[in-house]
Amino acid sequence: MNKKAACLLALRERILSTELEPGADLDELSLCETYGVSRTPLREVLQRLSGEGLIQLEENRGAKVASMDVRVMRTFFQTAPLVYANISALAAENWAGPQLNTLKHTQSAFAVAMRRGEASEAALLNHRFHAEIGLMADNAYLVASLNRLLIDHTRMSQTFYRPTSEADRDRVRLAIEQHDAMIAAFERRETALSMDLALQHWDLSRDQLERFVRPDPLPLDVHSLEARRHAV
Amino acid sequence: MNKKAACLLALRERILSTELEPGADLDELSLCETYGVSRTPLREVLQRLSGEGLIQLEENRGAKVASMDVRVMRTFFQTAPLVYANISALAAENWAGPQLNTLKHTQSAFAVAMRRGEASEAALLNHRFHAEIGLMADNAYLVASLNRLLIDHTRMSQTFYRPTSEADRDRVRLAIEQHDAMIAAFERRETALSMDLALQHWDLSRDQLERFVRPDPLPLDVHSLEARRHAV
DNA sequence: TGACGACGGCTCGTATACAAAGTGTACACT
DNA sequence: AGTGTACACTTTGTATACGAGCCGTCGTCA
Repeated sequence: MNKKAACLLALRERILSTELEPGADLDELSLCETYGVSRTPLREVLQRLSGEGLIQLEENRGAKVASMDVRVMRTFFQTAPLVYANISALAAENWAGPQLNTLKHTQSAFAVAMRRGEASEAALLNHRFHAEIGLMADNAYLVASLNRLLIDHTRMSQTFYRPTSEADRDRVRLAIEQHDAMIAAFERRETALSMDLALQHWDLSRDQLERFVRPDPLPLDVHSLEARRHAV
Repeated sequence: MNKKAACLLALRERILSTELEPGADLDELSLCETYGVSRTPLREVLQRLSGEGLIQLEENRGAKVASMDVRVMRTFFQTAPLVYANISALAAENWAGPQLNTLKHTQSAFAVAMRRGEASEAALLNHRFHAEIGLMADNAYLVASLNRLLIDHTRMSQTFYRPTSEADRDRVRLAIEQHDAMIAAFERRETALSMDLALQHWDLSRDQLERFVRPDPLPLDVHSLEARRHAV
């Protein structure tokens, strides 16, 4: 039992951190060996992952890590703000019990990981942060969308957590501040503000993701290269 | 293989038609017998159904049909218009190939079933109609929400397809007309209109569902009972 | 030389047998 | 008589063995 749960967790993380790249083939036997379970429970794990949208199962063809082609990216950018904004507003309205403290905990762990430069750890904690907001929203329907979005968001933003320039580092700092602002808004149950902060957070993230999808063109000549260096 | 798929389909339908009631316990062995598969593939089917939100699996406790308590109903009414409206608009924008014809086909099958008074068949075809609109929308993220909504929508609206009064029958006719209008709007790629029609369709459905959740109070005396008869 | 077909290896799918966990009942002890 | 414990039974979880379906390669025939 325990081994099966561990296997599920581990595979989820490996997929989200793109250690297992989108489209990669998964071999049942080698996974069995890795996690010390037999094929029956492993296959059940794969079914679960498939249900969560992390992998795709094909009849008699085994499992592949869910791909991220350009067509789904379009719908990603189209859909994310709608869902994030509404989830955030609902979270402010509906959070209960210890959820807010859990969120604060995740946030500080995230900030620590970021400061230490533990990139994939930071990405996973950011994922968890937003997944926890989903739980706070207490809306099983929208959460289904949110979780799908978060899968691709986390995978795309892997580079985000390896800032290379000072401007990148500023963006990361801003992201952390925005998380704090969201927590404060939730605490005061400020629905409208929570929605607005989610949209601001999305704007930042979108810029970053677009930079990833469509990186800056290579410098045309030495002059522009110099200019870029100073700009940074 | 075929038997497994048949089992999946059959269980889906039985849950959606509330033949298997929300909260009902599912026994692996009797299901195995019913569908002539052994436990291994059956358990994989259960995992799938769990992933789709149709059943809930508990560790060492077996499977239950997903419940429909009053708390999720609240979020249902809160969320449905947002998702339905956006899915409808996206469907108008993005449908491709033979999808519209498939939809027309489902719609006529639905109308036929309705006319013949085949209630649960009608409910399932209505489900399929809206699921197909989901596919047309071509947005994996929102479709995740849509499918969750449709599960509960279909289960709640079982009574809807057994109209008892003339007013009920009018509502059913209107629903069918709205479907036709939606098809026409999709065909012309009228995004805004499609969204509006979805909202109208939702309004009708919501009235019906509220009638189900909160039925008219029983008549207080013989007089008011008479009055009701004439009103119908 | 190219194309078609058969064979072999490999991976996936299913069944069955066994182990573990949970549940209910009966009996004994307080 | 009530409570607690132990045992048996039911149900779930796991491993393994076997059968089925792909895929690639090698050989043969045109």
